[in-house]
Amino acid sequence: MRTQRASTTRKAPDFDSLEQEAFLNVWRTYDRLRTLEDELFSQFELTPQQYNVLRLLQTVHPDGYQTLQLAGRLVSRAPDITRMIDKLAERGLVERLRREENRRVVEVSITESGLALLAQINEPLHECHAGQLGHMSAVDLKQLCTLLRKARAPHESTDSHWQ
Amino acid sequence: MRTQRASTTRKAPDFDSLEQEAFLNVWRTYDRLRTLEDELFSQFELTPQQYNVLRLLQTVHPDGYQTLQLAGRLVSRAPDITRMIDKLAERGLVERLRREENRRVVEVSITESGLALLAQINEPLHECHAGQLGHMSAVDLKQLCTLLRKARAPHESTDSHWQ
DNA sequence: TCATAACACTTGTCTGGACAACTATTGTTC
DNA sequence: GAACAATAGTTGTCCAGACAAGTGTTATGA
Repeated sequence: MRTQRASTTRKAPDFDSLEQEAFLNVWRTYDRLRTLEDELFSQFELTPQQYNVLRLLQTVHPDGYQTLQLAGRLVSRAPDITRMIDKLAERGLVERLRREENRRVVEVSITESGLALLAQINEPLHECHAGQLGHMSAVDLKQLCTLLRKARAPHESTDSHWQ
Repeated sequence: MRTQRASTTRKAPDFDSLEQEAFLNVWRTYDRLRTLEDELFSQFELTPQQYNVLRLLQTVHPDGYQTLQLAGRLVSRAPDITRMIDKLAERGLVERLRREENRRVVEVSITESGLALLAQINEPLHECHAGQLGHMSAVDLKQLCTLLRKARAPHESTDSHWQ
């Protein structure tokens, strides 16, 4: 069972290239930080994506977003945005509206109940964020953001809201 | 529909805190870079996790890993490691061995066929990594790795192979 | 004005990941 | 040395995400 390797204190798997190492670091970091958020959101029976929908809708309340506009603003692409909204709508957290002017589009907006849930999440989430990255200095965090933006820049479409 | 907001060229969603902004940047960057890898791996009918299993097994070939040891070394935690191995074993890419000394443990090792597949993937994957992050300088990449390691450090167990 | 295309979702179906409960094997303790 | 606990996987079940095909609505062009 390759005990000699297990006994050496290797710090990380072998990498084929610096690019691969960087990507695996992004992945691993995402996974670790995500785990912390998941614990929080699951208490409110929300997925991170659902929370993001509510957060986005809050910024435009009392207006709404068209369903696909909303999908375009999420962090991960969401092909099943319809069913995600379904679930939020079933719980009364969002509302759908089909206007007579254009019956193709569906406008989604957050309800008072949804706003109340966000308010309830706000404080513990803030603590969660502090727990995730509160040990980093503001300078480090800004630099991390800058580098990450630079890393994905070629892979963002020009009209992306992630720049 | 909040057209005034849609018309302003906002670069990113509002953030509640620097910590939140950093995490969303990690998430978004992961998502963008992952998309590129997914395209590649799907050509070989592998998930990134499956590829990682093969890569890990290659480093110890011709020895193997115990099933749960393997799970501990993956990037994302994998509660269904058994079924993941099932699929790789069905395709003849890995082998399982239950030794008489301890019939509880199952040793997993990569086959010649698995090694051949890795060899086949090697070159296009290298190109993929270059496409993902080749536009970044070595200095930037190293600093990114350093910051990411620092970011998740408190969330890695001391015996984690991710340090 | 009627056919066609474009738009904006919606639905069907499948696969992978999450969590919990279960089985088989080995170690420990009185 | 039988009972219990610990170890190492395995299986059952459910839910979210991925992809493709389908539906209803509006715009366009001969």
